[in-house]
Parts: sequence; structure tokens; C-alpha cells
Amino acid sequence: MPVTVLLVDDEPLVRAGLRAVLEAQPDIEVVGEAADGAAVIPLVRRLRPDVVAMDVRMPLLDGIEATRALLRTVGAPPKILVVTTFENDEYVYGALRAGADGFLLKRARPAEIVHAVRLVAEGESLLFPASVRRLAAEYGDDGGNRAARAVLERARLTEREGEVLRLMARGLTNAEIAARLVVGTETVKTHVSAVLAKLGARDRTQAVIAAYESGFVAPG
Amino acid sequence: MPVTVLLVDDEPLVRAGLRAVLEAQPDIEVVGEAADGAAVIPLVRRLRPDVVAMDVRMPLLDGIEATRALLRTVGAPPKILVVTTFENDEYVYGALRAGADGFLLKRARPAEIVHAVRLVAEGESLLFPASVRRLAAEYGDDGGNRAARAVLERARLTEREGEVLRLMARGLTNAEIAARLVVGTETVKTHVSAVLAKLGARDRTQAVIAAYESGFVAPG
DNA sequence: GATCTCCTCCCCCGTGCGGGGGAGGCGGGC
DNA sequence: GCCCGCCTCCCCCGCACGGGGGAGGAGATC
Repeated sequence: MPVTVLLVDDEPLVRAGLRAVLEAQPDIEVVGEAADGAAVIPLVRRLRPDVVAMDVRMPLLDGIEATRALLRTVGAPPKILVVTTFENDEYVYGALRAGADGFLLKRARPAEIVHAVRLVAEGESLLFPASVRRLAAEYGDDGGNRAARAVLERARLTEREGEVLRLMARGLTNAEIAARLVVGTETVKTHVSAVLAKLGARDRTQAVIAAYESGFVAPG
Repeated sequence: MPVTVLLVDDEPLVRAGLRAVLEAQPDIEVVGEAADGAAVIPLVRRLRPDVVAMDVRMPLLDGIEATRALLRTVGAPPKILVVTTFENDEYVYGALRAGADGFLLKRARPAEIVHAVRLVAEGESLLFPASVRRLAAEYGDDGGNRAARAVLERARLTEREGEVLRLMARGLTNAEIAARLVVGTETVKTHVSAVLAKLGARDRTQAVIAAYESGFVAPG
């Protein structure tokens, strides 16, 4: 059965765009739309979507409050994909802290949007592009350790994948990582691919950026 | 004429190793050795080396003080390559602040060592692997702007190269950077190569790491 | 026992990347 | 005038990278 999606955005144009992009996929179905956060909860109760694609900035009830309300009041809540215009939107942090599963830039390419929806539907987190660095701030001043663990959990990286990401963020090639971990390069490639997928990164460079931006690795 | 090098390290073994590596090159000549920073200044006056490869941790006079003294007292001072065991050596920052032109890990491969010597001899800076992030701290809290400019100057990146590095650090591919800057991909490749060379980075991933570690781009 | 996750390793394949060259135009400085 | 730094674009070439599959073993869970 297809992935069902509810669109929440105050701009009809954006909703139409998302609908067009998503419905072009045989395995994704847009089951409803809402123009404001206040309308979300009853709609979710009725339509039971797998994913809610929700704008952060909306009149009446914004994406953060709507996310919080959804998670608090709905049993078995849908996955929440926060939609935003700006990479460094203050609201995004709030939404992620409120429990959103990922976020999506409005200027992302169709393929990326589809990818993001599928990913969160499968239970993965989408932290890239990572304005999530401030996660670190939440976790006090004991450095990046707890923050790193938090990122690990949010992105659902396995321990091994976390090790690989850390080595990627030190500039090592797959072969060097393989030597360091005493495994085959094919194994490293597998882990790297998993890391890229979970972080929503296109290549190792973006993964390293995400590692820095999320506080998974800290400068210094 | 060859590049002349003066070796300064309290461990004879290290000096011998550097000598062996460097003298294997037809265009590099080791013209002298010293076991402590205190002996450096007269030797430099006498030998006029192009490059001084200097350990940071030495008895009597360490690499930081020796660097400072060299730059203060010698007219047309040599390029100074700081040699260190650890990537995150506190002393390294001091040496770079004191005016050293680059640093070198003792565990670097011979080819890298040779490369570093040639590079600083040519007047380039070698900031990678970048424990230079704390440059940012020197420049107050006005964010990364002045720090970025400082890194630009230290690494002698041109304005265009700085732009390219910034886009690399946002995860863009060469083609995307080319589109953004409205130039050909070949042009971008040229800039990228220049950035890699000047930062001493092996690939774009390492360049991005250097950008973060140096404070050239800031998380957030 | 069956199922699941994780780690490990293997295949094929296209391509973006980076190194090696060279070259022309343009501006500023000597 | 000349030279030099910078930006621009071009060639060839090897390889690491990343996507697409598949598969076996260890360990935990049910």
C-alpha cells in the first residue's frame, strides 16, 4: 500500500507543488490538505496519514505548535516532515525539538522531496541539511559527547556507522577507514552508503557538513 | 637552485628521518640541524635557509618562542614549518599565531612532507590539517567574518577561491558551483585544485573540514 | 525455531573528482 | 614597454566514489 501524505501549508501554491511532485509517484498518495496548523489534528485523526508535510511558518498555529499538539494528542502519530524556505530558519530547531522527524527545503528538487517523504515514512530521520547543530546546546557543556549520541539516535545511525562518519569527518578515504577499522573497503562502502542515506546527504562532503552542523563532530 | 632547509628538533631520530626524506629529493637540500630553539637564530643568520622545519616542543626554547624570535630579529626570515606529533597540539596554535607558515605532522608520509616543504618555500601557507580553528577566537565575537578573512590571508586564497571554498563547504558539486558563479566547470575545477593545494587538502572533503576547523565557515 | 538487526563482503557500473599539462585575456605594478 | 597575478577555459587520464543489486554469519528477541 502507498505512503499517504497530508499537506499543511498556508500557501496554496506550495501545496499544489508538493501535490504534483508527490502524486507523480505511484507509491505516494496525497490524502488531504490543510492551510493552517489548527486544522491539522482533526484531519490527522480522520485521514490517518503516514506523513505530514508541514510548513513551519503559518498563521494561527505554526508548525512547531502543531507538531507538539499532534504528538501530544494523537495516538500513533504520523511522521512529521517540516517544510521550510530557509536553511537557517529558527523555527526549524523548535520543530525538531518538538519532535519532527526531518525537514525539507522548499527549493529542493522533486527527487529529493520524494526521497525525503519515503525516508521518514520508513522511520528514518532526515537531519540534512543540518541546521540542527544547536542540538548540542541543549545538552549542556560536557562537549559533543552527549550531543553526538543524541544525533546518533535522531538519525538512527548504528554504532558502526557513527564510527565511520567520525572518520569521514577527519578526512579519511574509504580505504583508510577500512584499514583503521580492520575491515574490507566494501564493508566501509556499505556503511558510508547507509550514513549518506540516513543523513540525506548526497556525497561524503555533505555528510561531513552535516556532522559539523549537527554537532556530531565539533570544530576542535 | 634547490630549496635549502634547516632542521630543528631535539630528537636526533626525527632529524635523521626528515633529512633522509628531504635529501632524497634533488631539489631540496638540508643545510643544517639544531637540537634546540636557542641555537636557531645564529644558524639562520649564517646559513640563510629557505625553510626552517621546527619542532614545537623542545627544551630551553620551544618552537613558538623560536619562531617569534626569528621573525623579530632576522631580516628576510625563512619560511617556518612547525613540526608536531599531535594534530591537536596546543602549541601549534601558538606557533601559527607567532607567524609560522604551516605545520607538519610527524606521521605524515614522505611525499606529504616533501610537498609541505616545497609549498611553504613557494610562499604558500599550509594550514591543514587544521588545528587553526582558534584563529576565530582571536578575532572577537563578531562572528566568522574577520576570522574568515584572516584565514583567507593566511592561506593566501584569492577572493574567487574563497567563494569556491565557501560553496564547497555548503555541499555543492563542481557543476553546481559553476552554475552559481556563472562560469564553466573547468574553471571551478581550477579553483578547487588551487584551494586544495593551498590548504594542503587531499580532496574536497578535507578542504571542507579545514574550512570548519579554521573558522573560515562556522557551524551555523 | 523463526525473525530481525547489524556487520561483513561481493558483483557491476557510471561518473564526479582531482592531477597533469597548456593557454588566452586583463589588470596593476615595476 | 614588460611582467605577474588572477580568472577563465581546454585537453587527457586514472581512480575513488556512490548507486544498484545480493548474501552469509552472529546475536538478540520473541
